[in-house]
Amino acid sequence: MKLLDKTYDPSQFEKDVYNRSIAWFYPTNSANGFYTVLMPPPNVTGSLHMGHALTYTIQDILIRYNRQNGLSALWQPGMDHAGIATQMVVSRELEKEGIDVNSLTREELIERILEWKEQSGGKIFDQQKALGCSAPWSLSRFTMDKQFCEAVNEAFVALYEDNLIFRAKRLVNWDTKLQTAISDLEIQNKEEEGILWYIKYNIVDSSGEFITVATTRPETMFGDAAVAVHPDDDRYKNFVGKQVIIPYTNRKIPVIADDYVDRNKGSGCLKITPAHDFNDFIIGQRHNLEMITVLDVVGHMVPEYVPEFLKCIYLKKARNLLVRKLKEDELLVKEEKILHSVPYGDRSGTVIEPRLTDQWFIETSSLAELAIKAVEEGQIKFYPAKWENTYFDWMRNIEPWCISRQIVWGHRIPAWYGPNGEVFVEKNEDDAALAAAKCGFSVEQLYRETDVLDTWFSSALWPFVTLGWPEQTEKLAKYYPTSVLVTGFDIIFFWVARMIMMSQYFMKEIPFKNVYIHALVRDEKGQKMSKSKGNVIDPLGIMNEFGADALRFTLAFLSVPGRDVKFGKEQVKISRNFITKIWNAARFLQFKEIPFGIKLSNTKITSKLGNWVIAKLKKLVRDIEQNIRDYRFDYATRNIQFFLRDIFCDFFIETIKFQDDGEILAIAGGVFSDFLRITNPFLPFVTDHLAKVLGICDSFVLANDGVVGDITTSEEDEKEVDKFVELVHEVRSEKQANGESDEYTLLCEKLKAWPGELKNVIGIVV
RNA sequence: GGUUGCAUAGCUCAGUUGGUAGAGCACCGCGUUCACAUCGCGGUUGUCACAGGUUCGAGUCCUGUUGCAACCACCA
Repeated sequence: MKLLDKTYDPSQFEKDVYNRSIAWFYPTNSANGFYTVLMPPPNVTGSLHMGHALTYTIQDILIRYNRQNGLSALWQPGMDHAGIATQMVVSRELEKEGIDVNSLTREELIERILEWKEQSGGKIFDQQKALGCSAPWSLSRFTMDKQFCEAVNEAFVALYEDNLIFRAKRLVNWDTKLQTAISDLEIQNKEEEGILWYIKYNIVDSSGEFITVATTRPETMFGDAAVAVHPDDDRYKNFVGKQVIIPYTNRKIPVIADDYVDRNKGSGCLKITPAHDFNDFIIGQRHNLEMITVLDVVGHMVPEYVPEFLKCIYLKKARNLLVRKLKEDELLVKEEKILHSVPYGDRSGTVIEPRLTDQWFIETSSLAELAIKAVEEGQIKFYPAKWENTYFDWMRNIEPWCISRQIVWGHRIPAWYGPNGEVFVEKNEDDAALAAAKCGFSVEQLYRETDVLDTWFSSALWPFVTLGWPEQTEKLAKYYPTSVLVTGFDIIFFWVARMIMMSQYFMKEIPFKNVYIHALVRDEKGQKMSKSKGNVIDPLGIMNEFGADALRFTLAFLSVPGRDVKFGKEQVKISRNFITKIWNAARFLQFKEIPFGIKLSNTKITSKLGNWVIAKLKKLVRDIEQNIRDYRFDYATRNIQFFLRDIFCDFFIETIKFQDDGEILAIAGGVFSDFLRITNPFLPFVTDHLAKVLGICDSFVLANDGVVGDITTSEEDEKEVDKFVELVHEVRSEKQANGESDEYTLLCEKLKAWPGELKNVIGIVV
């Protein structure tokens, strides 16, 4: 037998252990049931960060545990094309190379992205493997692979034909840097200091009177369609029905009354800019006002509505110029510093401008209704349950989902337009041509929609498309619905909610039974990790320094539900030390030439110590089972530590030094073998390595059969040894406090007189 | 403005149905006897944020207050 190295050095064996077991990560055919986890697909551009490490560790524990217990376990891996994020990254790379992205055609840019994906995409797979993720890698799916694209089209057309997808001119969040619409969720509001400008609008009559409007975005005034006042506001009542003139233009707009206006805000007069403000849009519709767009796609002032000196100028610059001019002309009544929140695009970091554009939307209200019901009725359960509130809150106030993006990297919307704007939504070009022909158009007259779908549209289909949908595959029948979705709270809306809606629609069944929401990983001070703060801890560095098992154990240990994970190196060190403890226990047993892996199930256990340690092991098994079922990985790791340290090492192994008959040695070997097996989902590398070196088995990946089995232990013996252990502590304590006092001698006598074999281990006291 | 959390030892946190406050780190003392100094043995450490209430009994349940955090909404 090969002897274990004196020191625990994970770098010596982790790779080998992984490669040895990689073939067993596939779902088995013969099974007592199915267990499925969808691996949230990382971005193609992604590399492993601590948040990934946490979520994958948890999922891997679940998968390994259930696979080990005889279920056919599928951990569905894959990658997400991550439309905007990826296109941004690649554009930046191209710019570094001196290539002007805007000079590339759509096809050229897509080709560049694909090239880029080939060289650097999938890097994260290797990192996941280093962490020990036991996924069947060859079953990986990509949201842009051929079959996935077909499924996306299929889904799109079905929703369209059911009138759940519609195209409309609506106000959307416009990102002037990326030049695309984005959804509400992709916006981050930031509290900022700004200026509220009070501007004079002269009344159109000879009175010389004026009305004052207040705005933080004065440049939008050229898109104003009215000024609104409260119907009961005595200050302005007389102006209702009159007209005002927008400065520097000859455009006249009416003063209207609308009770949306808050008399105490600003000047009490509200400029209405329907094409550049969400509330104004609604008021505009109510009063049938003109919708005037004054900003183009990049945020330049549109020439036809603005005065000469602002034409085609970027909005921020235009704002400054305009304010200066207003000041000069004494049209500015006052400037007021205010604190207000400003919407930023979460990807681009630029200020989001509401703009009126043609976009595609999903009408979500009916879908949401079913999705709410599924959680209300308990078909889907959130862990911790408090997230259900968050889910309900969003779902009950859901708005149509803008799914079109004006970028090139993504699923191109399967819609074709006829010469007069006729719309043909079909799965493919041939069908579109056919449909067009019926209306009397030729193929040449059609042009295809250039917009692509929001990345989250395809992500929403992930639970069933990865399993083969729209084909009714065997895989789908077996592994859908999935068992649990493990993810962070930050994507409950983006992903979880939408998967539920889409799955119910297309599969007529929920996508997963449980949703386990884990914490966010922060640094040890509780700060969010971010590149700009420079407090990012790289999981790869941690794994190199302490081993993957130590990282996994730490993350599981720290994942207390409802509390953020404060991650520090110190904790990893503690985990590493604990694993070293396991290692040294193994070394000791090896040194004692203990037999491992002997079936104890049929043996009669006669010793009290044997009964005791086996009872404790069985408790460990039960505790781990319960805690995994409850997603209490923090408890489970504590159970493991307690057993190994307090039970196995501190007491049981010590007794072997004084009492080493064949039975107790066999029990030691058996218990330790089972301990390794049970902890394999948490510590796959070191446990499998020890299994191999100690000659227990090649790997615990598929080992569902314990050595100890169902031995019934004597509860009496267990309690008696517990008492004995307690006495040992008392004796040691007394000696420490008062030396070899009378009390100490008395306690020692008590130990020596203990009935049965326990008295033999008296040496343990000192 | 709305919602949801959190507040326990110097630090990081457990404390599952109410029943003598726990762990790890840190700290102090002892220790290299057949694994382990990446260690062992022993020890010290608390107005359980504050104020009320329910109860025989509250860290735990209820109400309020304060502080912190996150999310959503609004933003003239």
